[in-house]
Amino acid sequence: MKLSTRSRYGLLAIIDLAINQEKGPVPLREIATRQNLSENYLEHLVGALRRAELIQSVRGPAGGYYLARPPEEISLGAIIRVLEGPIAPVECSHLDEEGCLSPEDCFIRGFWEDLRVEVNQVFDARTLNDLVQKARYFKSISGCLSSSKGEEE
Amino acid sequence: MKLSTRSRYGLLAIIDLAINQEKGPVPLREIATRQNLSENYLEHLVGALRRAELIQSVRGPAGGYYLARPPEEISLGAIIRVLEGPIAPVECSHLDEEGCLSPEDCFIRGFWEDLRVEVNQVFDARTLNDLVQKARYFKSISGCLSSSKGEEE
DNA sequence: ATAAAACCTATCAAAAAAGTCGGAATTAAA
DNA sequence: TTTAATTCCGACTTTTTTGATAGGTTTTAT
Repeated sequence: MKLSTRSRYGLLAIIDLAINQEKGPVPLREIATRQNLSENYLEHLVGALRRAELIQSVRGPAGGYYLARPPEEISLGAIIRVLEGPIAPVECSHLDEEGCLSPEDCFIRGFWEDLRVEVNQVFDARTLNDLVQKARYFKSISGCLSSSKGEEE
Repeated sequence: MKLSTRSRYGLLAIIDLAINQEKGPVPLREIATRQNLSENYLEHLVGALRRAELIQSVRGPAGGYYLARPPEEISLGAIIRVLEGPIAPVECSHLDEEGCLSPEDCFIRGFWEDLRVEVNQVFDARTLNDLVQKARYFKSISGCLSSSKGEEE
């Protein structure tokens, strides 16, 4: 029931993006350098965020990424679901009929479904903007989330 | 952000236990047979539940397992945390100072901590008794959760 | 004694996650 | 119109976690 590094890295990246996009699209290289993450690996995560239309890209020189919507319209839940897959306690609760022999007779299905909804609400109640606000409060968004020593400067 | 089969199997086992313990300690063999799970594998899960003092055991012939407390005093959260590890979005939110270079300067720490608390509340708001009540409503607790075809009857 | 059970630990296999790599497509600018 | 900066794609490898098995040891009612 933990989030993987995909979420940690991906979230770091999108926060970095939100903070640095004022001067135009932010190249992945810069994000990777600032956050001390593997650019190659970030590529996959950012690709997923783009396909989910949370961010957009500009190709070619001076290209990079930017948010597809203002940060207050991007929920934490939306980001995490992209990076981590559906937030679901057990698989069957987000499946349709298949994979469950008799949905109506499965006493546990509704139970999980309720749980899933509530957990998602917890995540959806927060937005990227909340994170950006907190991040601005500090000099650097390195630290707990990244593995860097955060001592640049 | 999914639960593993540890949770599914372990939960099945403890529900089975809650339902069948009236006639004395329930041997693992019976649970494994009823739920169509590997007895060897269940051993590990049940061992963890015992060490966490959610269930207790009687050794020797006619031995088996029984709940350490009434089912309404065993929260879903407690069970899941035993089987799955702490319900935590990122590792640092349940660690002490170590692993986090500067807790006070880590802008994201409090954020995750709040999230963790809320997610745990969702799980802790449900008890084993809720599950048992639902299960009694049906003939068998096989079905979605187990991989058996649930056609024994 | 015997046998039924919990209990323990090592090992293995399979799956998922994490990370790397080489190159193709795009495009601004020299 | 070449160059170089960038996104984009997909195959691959490595590492970690999960799921599962197996053999042996206690414990204890009968």
